[in-house]
Amino acid sequence: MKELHCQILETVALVPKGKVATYGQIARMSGLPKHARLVGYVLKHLDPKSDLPWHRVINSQGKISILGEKGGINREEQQQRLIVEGVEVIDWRVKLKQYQWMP
DNA sequence: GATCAGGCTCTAA
DNA sequence: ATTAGAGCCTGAT
Repeated sequence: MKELHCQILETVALVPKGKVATYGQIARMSGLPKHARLVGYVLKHLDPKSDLPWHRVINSQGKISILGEKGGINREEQQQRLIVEGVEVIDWRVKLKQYQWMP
């Protein structure tokens, strides 16, 4: 596993249940300020059997950015999981003001 | 190496 | 609120 990936995954794993974080935020907290896109890449290719809360990671507008789905990951899944955890998801959007994780 | 594409972010219109 | 363009970096061909 590459270092960058690990750092990102570790940070993602820290997001508490019932809260969400943005890609940029994750990147910054991982010590990788300019790698918001890499975060997306890593999550996209993440092994499904890993129990990381990838669904708690969304873009800066509070939206779920997934368009198509390939290999066991899709927006419905993400939305569903968030709702189950008590996060309101309306029209693929979340109220960041209320649910964003602020450590 | 060079090139291309990507779950992004910021600013401006 | 939405869209468009530019910036930034890594992973895959």
